[in-house]
Amino acid sequence: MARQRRPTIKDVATAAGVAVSTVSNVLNDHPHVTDATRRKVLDAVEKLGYQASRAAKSLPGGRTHLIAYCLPGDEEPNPALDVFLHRIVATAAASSLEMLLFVQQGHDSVEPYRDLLRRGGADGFVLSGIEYDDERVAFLQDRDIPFVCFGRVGDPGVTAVDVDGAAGIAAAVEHVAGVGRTRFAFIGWPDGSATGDDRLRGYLDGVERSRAASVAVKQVRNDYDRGRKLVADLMEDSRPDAIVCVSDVLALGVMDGLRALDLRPGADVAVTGFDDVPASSLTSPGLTTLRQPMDRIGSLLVERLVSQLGRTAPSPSGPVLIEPDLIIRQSTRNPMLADT
Amino acid sequence: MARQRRPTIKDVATAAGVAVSTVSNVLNDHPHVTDATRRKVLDAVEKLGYQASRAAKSLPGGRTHLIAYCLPGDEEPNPALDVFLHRIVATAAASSLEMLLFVQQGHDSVEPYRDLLRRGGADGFVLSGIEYDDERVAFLQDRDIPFVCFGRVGDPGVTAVDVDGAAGIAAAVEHVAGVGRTRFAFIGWPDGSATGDDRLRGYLDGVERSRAASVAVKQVRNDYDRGRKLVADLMEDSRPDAIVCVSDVLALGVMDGLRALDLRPGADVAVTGFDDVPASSLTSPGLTTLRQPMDRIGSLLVERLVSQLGRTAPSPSGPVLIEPDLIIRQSTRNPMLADT
DNA sequence: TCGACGCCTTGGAACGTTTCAAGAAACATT
DNA sequence: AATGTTTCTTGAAACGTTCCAAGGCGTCGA
Repeated sequence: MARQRRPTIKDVATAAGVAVSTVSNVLNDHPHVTDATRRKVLDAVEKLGYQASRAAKSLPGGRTHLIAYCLPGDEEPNPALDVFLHRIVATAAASSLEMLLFVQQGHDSVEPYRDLLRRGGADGFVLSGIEYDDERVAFLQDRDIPFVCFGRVGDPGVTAVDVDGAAGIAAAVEHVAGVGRTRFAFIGWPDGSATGDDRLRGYLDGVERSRAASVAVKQVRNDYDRGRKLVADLMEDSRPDAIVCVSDVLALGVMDGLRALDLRPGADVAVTGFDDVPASSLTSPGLTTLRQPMDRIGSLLVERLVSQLGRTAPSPSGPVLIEPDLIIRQSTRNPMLADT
Repeated sequence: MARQRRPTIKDVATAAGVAVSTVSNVLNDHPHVTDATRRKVLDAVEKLGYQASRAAKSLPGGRTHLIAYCLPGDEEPNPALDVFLHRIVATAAASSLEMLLFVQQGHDSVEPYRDLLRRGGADGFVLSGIEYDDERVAFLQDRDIPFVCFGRVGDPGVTAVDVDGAAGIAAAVEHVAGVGRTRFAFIGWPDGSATGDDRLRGYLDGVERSRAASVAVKQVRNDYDRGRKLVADLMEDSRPDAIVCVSDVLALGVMDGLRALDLRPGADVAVTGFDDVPASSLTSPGLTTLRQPMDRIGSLLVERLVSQLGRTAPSPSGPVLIEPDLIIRQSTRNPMLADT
């Protein structure tokens, strides 16, 4: 029952009748290895069920072959996390990197990183949920540790990928204007969040570009009920025929609020959201929204991190903006066309 | 700009004026260390910002101090993943374990595990999405590698935690019967999934216990549209006044289907789901459903895995069933009471 | 005063890899 | 045939810990 000792590279070498270094060469695809030798070694590996020890592997070079991601606190559910992580891990695997997950335990955003480094670290980090003057960025820069950000960072020397929320919202506004809406309202988050500010900018741009009118801008916490309750006042004060929301959660609340006033979302008032949470397609009318291509973002982030790890040059990075996909559903259908 | 060499235990020893082994003793809380020595060493650690190398640490003992979890393929979105992972990582951290994430790349469910082991392995695994005769279970048992399962496993020697779907659904049925419904229908998944079969069993139990009638059982793929389209026939053929669904996705589809027939979910026909996906609270009427306590499940799994790792006895494990929480919303309100 | 026994500290081997300089073998060129 | 060159293989050091046996130095008892 006792688990027997794992075979080491030495056992493989003995079994294959070659030197330890030769086995290492084969396993790491070094040049100058005969096919015959390679075969002998691989056969032995197969036969013994050899598994390299990660520890021994990283010891000489000081590289852990690990990248790390800190799970955001769970106050806000994040349904897109699975796709994001999946893509990150898959992309990392292509470069023989594995992914370590850690969490923020206390309130200090830097502490988990400090802690992980103390425990043995990782070769690089993927950061998300970046805010203005994010402390983690300075911390990692100080220590000269490679990292990439999902979110906007002021410093152009930092590798960052972000969703072009402004462009997305602007596109949504133009689409809604295109189906005949003219009186727009925006429901956003309070000032001070990088993402929220960006999306508000996009709304204003979009309204201007489509020569429509913005009759109201509200800023509230990201909460279904806030959205729902806000609608009554909004309709009474400003009578918009299109409500553009900074998030799906708010938009879904707004739709519910409209129904409570006996207004039909889509038919009477157009509504848009942002994120394409699952609920947006599991409701009727379906919510027109913007989907962040988390898969593309994930691979892009890791690819850039990997190129930073192959520490040759300081790697010319700079921020990349990715346009979200506009998902058109019935909440912005053309009211002039027949009902479905 | 070049990152400077990290201080090693040797540097600490020199700085503190003691031997390397003494530093190790202090850091690992060995007995027989003077307070004076301990202080000297800790001061040096502090001053140098010493961080132990994970690799060097695991080398002698052969333990990686890592547990691993394989992300399920992303064909089915999994909104609860964030809570689950968060809890797993946090619980593992309490035992100085870190968590490695990997993914299933191809169609073979065992291959990713084999691959991870080859790459350096982990001390233990957390498995989810267990099916009947899961290949991974046999694979890991063969190799005598510690693991725990989220899901039901036939072999009672395997440590497993699962949600008692049957009890959950039965509770939902009884609750619905309690508000005056008598003609039940069940919408489940096709036979052959451990989870689906379990929930169907619970439905039948619940109906029997509440002396209600089951007028129909349908089995379809887990798909919003399936649920929606199925309703017309179901209402025509069997006229249920309560529809119990195996999942929220189907239940949301059913609610939409009812509306299309000008029936009001909650008022005319009660509807229940399973999972408490975010959409269930972001719709109106809110969907009565069962929530899997992912946080409790996560910690339980890891605690048991940890106790297996402290390899003393074969650790008497056995399966644990956790009852899901019944979340009551307006989709099962009492039709006799006044509308809200 | 001497010896035995504790407690604390220490040197050094071991862990399983990578890496690099150097050796051996095969081949090409004269 | 001798020399140079290239291709393939090897031995051994190094990586940063832990762990164990042994050493030093007090203290206590006789």
